[in-house]
Amino acid sequence: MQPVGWSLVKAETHFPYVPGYLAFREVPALKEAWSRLTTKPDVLVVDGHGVAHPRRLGIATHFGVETGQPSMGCAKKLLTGKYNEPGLLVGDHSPIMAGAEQIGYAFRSKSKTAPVFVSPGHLLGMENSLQIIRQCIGKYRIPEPTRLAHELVNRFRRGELPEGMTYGTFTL
DNA sequence: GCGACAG
DNA sequence: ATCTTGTCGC
Repeated sequence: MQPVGWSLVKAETHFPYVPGYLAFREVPALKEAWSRLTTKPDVLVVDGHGVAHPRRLGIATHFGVETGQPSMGCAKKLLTGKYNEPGLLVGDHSPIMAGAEQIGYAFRSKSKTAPVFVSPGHLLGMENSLQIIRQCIGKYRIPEPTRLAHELVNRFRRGELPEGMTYGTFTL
């Protein structure tokens, strides 16, 4: 739970936002930022779905396949599939089903708060995605990796970051 | 034909 | 996602 590096990029979009095709809009910029990231993480948690996608190819899976990077998805809303409401306590979870196939988990990242939806992306499985997101729980609904990344990119967009601070590494 | 629909 | 006004529980 300790940040070790970051990479921020400003890029033009060349594809509209269409549910089910998010990767075609955001992966280009994501890869650009990824290329400038000196210290790659063991697992990338993407803001979106992994295999919990109509064709099992959400942005986390798409990016993972194109880069060979282990990844998983953690989305704020369901895209496809059905699930029963998990328990109300942090850590409670229930499977997201597409017919008889499990494609992810509805996970309670904060007690009495709407769950987040996690699923494997690339090079890791269903249980792995659950174990990993469990270790990313902080004080808020959004798991720390995604929450901290959003906080940083928002400061970047508002021009609140010092010049030459678009990427770097923290020393631990 | 109708509803659902990541960011 | 963005914008905007008000409300709710801890």
